[in-house]
Amino acid sequence: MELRQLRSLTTLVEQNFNVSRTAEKLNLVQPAISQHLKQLENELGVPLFQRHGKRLIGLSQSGKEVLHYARKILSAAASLTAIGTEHQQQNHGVLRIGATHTQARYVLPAAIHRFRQIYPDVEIQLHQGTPEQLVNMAIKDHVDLAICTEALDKSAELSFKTIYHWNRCLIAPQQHPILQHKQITLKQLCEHPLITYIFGFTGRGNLNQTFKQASLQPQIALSAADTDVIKTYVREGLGIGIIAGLAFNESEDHDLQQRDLSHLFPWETTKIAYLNDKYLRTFQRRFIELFQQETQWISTKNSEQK
Amino acid sequence: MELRQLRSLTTLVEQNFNVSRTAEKLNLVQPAISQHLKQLENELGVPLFQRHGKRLIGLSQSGKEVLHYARKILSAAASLTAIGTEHQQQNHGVLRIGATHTQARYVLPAAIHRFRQIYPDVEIQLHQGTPEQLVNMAIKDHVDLAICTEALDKSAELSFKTIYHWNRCLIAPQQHPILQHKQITLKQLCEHPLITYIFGFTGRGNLNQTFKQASLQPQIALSAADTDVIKTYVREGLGIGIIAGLAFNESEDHDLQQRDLSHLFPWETTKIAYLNDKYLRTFQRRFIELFQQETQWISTKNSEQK
DNA sequence: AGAATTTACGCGGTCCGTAACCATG
DNA sequence: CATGGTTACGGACCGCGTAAATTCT
Repeated sequence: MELRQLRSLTTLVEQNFNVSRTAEKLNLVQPAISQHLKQLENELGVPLFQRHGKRLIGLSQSGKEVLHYARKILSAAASLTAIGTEHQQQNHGVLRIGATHTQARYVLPAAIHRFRQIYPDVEIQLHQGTPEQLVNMAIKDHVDLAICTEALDKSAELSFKTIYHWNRCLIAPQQHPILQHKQITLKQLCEHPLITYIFGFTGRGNLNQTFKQASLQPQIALSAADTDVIKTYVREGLGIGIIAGLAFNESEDHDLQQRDLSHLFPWETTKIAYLNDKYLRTFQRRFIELFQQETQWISTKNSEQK
Repeated sequence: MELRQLRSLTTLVEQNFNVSRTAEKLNLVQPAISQHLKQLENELGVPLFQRHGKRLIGLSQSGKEVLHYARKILSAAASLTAIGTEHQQQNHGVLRIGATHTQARYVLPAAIHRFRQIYPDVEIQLHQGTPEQLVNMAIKDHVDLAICTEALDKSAELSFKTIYHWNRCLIAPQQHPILQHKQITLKQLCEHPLITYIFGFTGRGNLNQTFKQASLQPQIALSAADTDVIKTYVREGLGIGIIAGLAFNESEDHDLQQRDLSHLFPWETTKIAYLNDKYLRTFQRRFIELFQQETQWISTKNSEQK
């Protein structure tokens, strides 16, 4: 059994069982990959693939099991090389962060700013995507750290660290009638067209849940993937917005009014995820610490009633 | 990076940094191993060893980290080949069990008997040792499953399944004065010389703890690693014995009397341990199930007051 | 002096690339 | 017929074994 055979297997799966593209990706030629796969199958003595003639179209049952361990092996191998570069170039390398728009725009800047001061030679890559995509990026090791609230606990292949807790606030144009109330209720929210996150994003699941449990039917006028889009439509008068409290920015959003909603909805926990047993370089661990420090204000903001 | 390099590293450590013996163990010649290690060091760019001239005497700090991941890789690689043999020889193979004497003598027989009926072609190896040795066997993958009560939770590299709960009983020769009492107390136990397990074995830790908390000083006349030795000396009149309740056998031990002591000491939990993420073949998983079934009587025996 | 490790060198195996040959849709 | 995969073959590389040189106890 050779590492390159396993590498061929895993990239083959990532390339949807297209052997030619797998070869390209690995800087090899087609026959080499075919040979790897054949050797692996022979040595293990198990058919790994579902075939249609010569074409590979999927994994067999044992193929899936094999893939699981192959991923483990390659991930650990990557950790080994990481230990190497860690020693050769202490404060030098790449930090690949996966985050949603809201994280990248409202939460990460402070931590990244401090991080850059400490590690000016680390290249920071900010990969954006839906929470589901982020989980996949982390599992496939396309990012080192994935930050988000939803969907992260689904995978047993990831480890987590808790970063901060947050809740929602309401935003509305100046002098909107709903702003007359000090303490807003769920029922009042249902009297106006709402603008909030689409499902799968930023706590939308628990938001739906809360209305459902109260047997209330909110009018969702529009749902969007990120806070800036929501704000835009709130400004245009399409409705009132429900966004993450941390995404309201006093100085930028002086044309909007906000009201805390943490008495209505459950608190959400934002975590940082990375592949199980992944070797984290010093600056990666350091980033997690910084991120926790720089987001403490979120957990404490408006959270007296927590 | 090549698997054989990692294999050389891990066996080198197991062979106390003796390169020649490592070579023998791997059916290679010395220079081959030296080359593996040098290549690994060069590729990672990290010194892996502490050296005294040409001799290797230990791992460097990063060497330890590297070893950790190397073990992971090789363990996963072993799982891969196990998937292979599982498919080629379904009910055929080796089941390596690590157990203490007491387990092997009093608990395992029933499960092993049933197992043999179902899988006559599986070779069963019973490796005995102290709990600490068993943990090491499991971690180094010298046994597939390790059974014992103590020391198992120490290692984060092992996974556990709970099998049964047990407590102690007193054994004494016929007509020993202590047998007059129906419900024996700690204080009464201290009035006689005791014979029980040595430290590290079969719940000896919690036994000591219990006397200490009661500020009592038992007279331990003799302590032994296994139950049969204890019984022997009890028969000779050296003192009264405290053994695991499951190790009293009505038919064999008719010359001894027993009294339940589960009201005095904490219940112990016996678990089965295996290397994290180890691929368990069908018959291995099946053995765990059988073992749980065949030991249910222990958890319920005398446990009405539990 | 003997045990253990490194260096030097050559053979054999094998990995991959080229090229020609099949299969699928 | 075009895209994708297998078979066939040769060159380059490299891993391992033998043997001599070196270093540690």
